[in-house]
Amino acid sequence: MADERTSAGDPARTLQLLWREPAAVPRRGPRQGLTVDAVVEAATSLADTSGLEALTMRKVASALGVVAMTLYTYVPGKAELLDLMLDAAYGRMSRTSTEGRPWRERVTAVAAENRRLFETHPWAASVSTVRPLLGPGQMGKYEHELAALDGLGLSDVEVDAALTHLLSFVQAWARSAADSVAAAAESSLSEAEWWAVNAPLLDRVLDPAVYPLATRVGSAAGAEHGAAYSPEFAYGFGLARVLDGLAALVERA
Amino acid sequence: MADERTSAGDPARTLQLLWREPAAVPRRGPRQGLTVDAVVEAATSLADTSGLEALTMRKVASALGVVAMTLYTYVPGKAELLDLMLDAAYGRMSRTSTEGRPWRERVTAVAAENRRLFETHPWAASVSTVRPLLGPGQMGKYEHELAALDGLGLSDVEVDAALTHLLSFVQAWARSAADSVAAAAESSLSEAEWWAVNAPLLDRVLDPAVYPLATRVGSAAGAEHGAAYSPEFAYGFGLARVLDGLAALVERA
DNA sequence: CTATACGTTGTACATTGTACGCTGTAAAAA
DNA sequence: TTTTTACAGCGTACAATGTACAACGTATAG
Repeated sequence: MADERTSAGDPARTLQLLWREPAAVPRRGPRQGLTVDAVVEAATSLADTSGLEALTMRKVASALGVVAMTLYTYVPGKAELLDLMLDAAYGRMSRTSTEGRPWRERVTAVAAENRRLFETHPWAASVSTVRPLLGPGQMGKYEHELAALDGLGLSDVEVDAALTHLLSFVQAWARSAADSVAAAAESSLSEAEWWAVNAPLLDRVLDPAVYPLATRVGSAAGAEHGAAYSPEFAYGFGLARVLDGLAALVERA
Repeated sequence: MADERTSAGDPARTLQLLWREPAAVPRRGPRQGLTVDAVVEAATSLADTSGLEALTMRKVASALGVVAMTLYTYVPGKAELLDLMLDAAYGRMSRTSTEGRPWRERVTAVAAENRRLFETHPWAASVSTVRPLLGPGQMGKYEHELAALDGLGLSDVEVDAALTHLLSFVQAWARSAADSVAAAAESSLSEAEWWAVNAPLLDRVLDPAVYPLATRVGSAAGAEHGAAYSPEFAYGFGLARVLDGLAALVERA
């Protein structure tokens, strides 16, 4: 799964689209038969059910009963469409207030909301977002999530870094989880079958004398999870580490 | 940047390739003019200099003075080539022994070695690796890295999870850093120019009354780093959090 | 009623991974 | 030595993708 890049074109245009700025109402010619929202929605539901790699302009268009090029009157290109999809998904996230609750609980809730986002929209995990979108969805999300870290005595810069760290953990987890599902789905071999097929070679090559720790720890972990990687376990373990890591910062403040 | 998936084909064949098993020496016909290593090396240096998205079979072949289809006598396909590139890169990583040093120092060294991998081979950050490669490079890396967490009183399962957590942090950081560089490079607008262009709209739309925390914290972070995201700062902050998170686990053990 | 701006569409192109079949070579079989 | 044959390398081909471009038709402004 390759990361999709977003937003190559005119950034001002993208911002207008994100905030649904009217953008100079056309005074002549035929009316548009669709809306940006309809395009974003169709693209999102296609990506939800078939994954990012199945998201093509032709398929989105076809779901809307038009032809690929028609979409280009609504969005400047595929990259911007991804931006809009992501910001819309952010906007739809649940934002349960945890005001007054202990900070660990608040942070856990933020993580859960983001986990839920990636479970609902697995494609969202592989869209990169270093240059923040600055759309209404993103801003609402950011505002809500900052509240969970407010009042802990951290500086603004620390709060931002802490949130980035937390979100980065959840996103990395989501990518791994999605990959794990994808790998299982496409290989047609079950985990057990795979090991059976490759046991002869591996026995010869994975010498416990050469790799004592690796063979011991690897098989212990494999036995525990029934697979090389268990998303559920990794989430619990990782979130606990993130919370403990933030605790050290909070207690120092 | 879309994640690249790896290894769709026959897994046994891939394993043989990873371990450079002779795979039944051909007894008739012309000798091969290249080697798997040469192909992997050419592909790696292409990806190093031009990025994963520029890595095409035609370009790799051309760098070797052959035609695209020739590569398919050496590797089953592009996915497997990526596997081989990654395992080879793992194999080349420096493995400084930190035996006897305090565990934080050992873990910091592992993180630094991985960071260095992603700086040398930015493409490596976007290759997904949930189903472990089980090649010689990967195994050597795993064995080495487990040693950093050995003897802390953690269970094998905890050690594996802790390492996964650490590596996941470094990889997520590397992806963000790579995206950050890519975004800056391709947008042609500097961070400052971008803000200048979009200030009018943003002033209207990012109302501090609606987003009090977001505007305050966002601009504080932006001012501190001179950008929305600072890879260097994020690495230091994140690694400190990871270490503190692991410390809680270690102290409990 | 005419002219113009603009939504929609068909066609087209460059780029990708890789399937398939041809050609020539070098070792095994005669 | 001659014949056979497996296999390396190559040329061609195809389906899929994002999107540029120009033709077409429509609805409003004059």
